[in-house]
Amino acid sequence: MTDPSIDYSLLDSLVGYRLRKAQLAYFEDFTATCAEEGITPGLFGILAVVQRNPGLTQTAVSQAMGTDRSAMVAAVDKLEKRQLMERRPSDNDRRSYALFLTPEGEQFTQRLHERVQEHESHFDRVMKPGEKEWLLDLLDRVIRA
Amino acid sequence: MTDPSIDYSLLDSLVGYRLRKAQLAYFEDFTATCAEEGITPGLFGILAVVQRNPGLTQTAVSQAMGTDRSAMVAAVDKLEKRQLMERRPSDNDRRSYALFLTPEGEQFTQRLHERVQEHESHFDRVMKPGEKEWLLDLLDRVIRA
DNA sequence: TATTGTTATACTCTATAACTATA
DNA sequence: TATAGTTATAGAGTATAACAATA
Repeated sequence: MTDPSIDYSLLDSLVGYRLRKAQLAYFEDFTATCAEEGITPGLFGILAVVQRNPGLTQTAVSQAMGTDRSAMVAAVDKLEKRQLMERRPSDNDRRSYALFLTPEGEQFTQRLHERVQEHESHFDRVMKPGEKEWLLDLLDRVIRA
Repeated sequence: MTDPSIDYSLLDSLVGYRLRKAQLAYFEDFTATCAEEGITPGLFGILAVVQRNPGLTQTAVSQAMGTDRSAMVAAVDKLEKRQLMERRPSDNDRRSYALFLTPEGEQFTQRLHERVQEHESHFDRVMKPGEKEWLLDLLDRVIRA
């Protein structure tokens, strides 16, 4: 992945940059697995949030994903076209839609989630027992810092 | 940063996604610090590689950064225009340039590096003694996996 | 023939601003 | 007035293909 004859020491001294490299290594696998199912990591993120939080509005999901609500339109269009998600008119507010997974979307999301986890287990080999839980906990503290 | 009333558990069960969130948290700081100096993380990466590996060709740097060589043209143009880097004709191959930092570029890179490290130390507060070294080592193993 | 730097081009992701229909 | 979804648009970032000069 990286040229061993090149000195990266200045970048590697920054936690942020090494974190980025590790994330890219993970996402290479993740993106490939998603691509085999004809989807992107971004769309999977939306599926995953709606799966656990059915009925959210588009704006609520965009806030959860950290993107602008304008970006949700094309994303939900794609997921609807693939019949994985559907917009239902909101009961109490005729401006907004409530988002739900279709039965097919539920199945799709669950299967892809399992496949991604299988691919991720490749990285378990470089971790000692207990290290993964430690990593997840530390990353969580970093995120909330 | 994230809505506490929303269930992210499906995404959080994936190391790759939590790694991405943590990386974004780090990079928010990193990008802001770079922006104050009128630069981007991408351009800083190029400066950092050339600083430690003076004389590399554009193609070699693009490979080190994991981008296409065509993307280097505009990047080096910007750095040359700011007089932080210079293209020198290669001795043995008249097709290529050798890249070097100017004295100003050396100073700039060193100062920005120090500033980024200072900002990163904000995250040290969430780590117990020794945890940072362990994290850097684990990330390194992940990158090489 | 292959490679370096370059240009033109396109595609994705994301953000902003303005519009409409509701609230 | 403010907000939800939408549209148009623009800016990064990155990739591909083709070209001239050189190897």
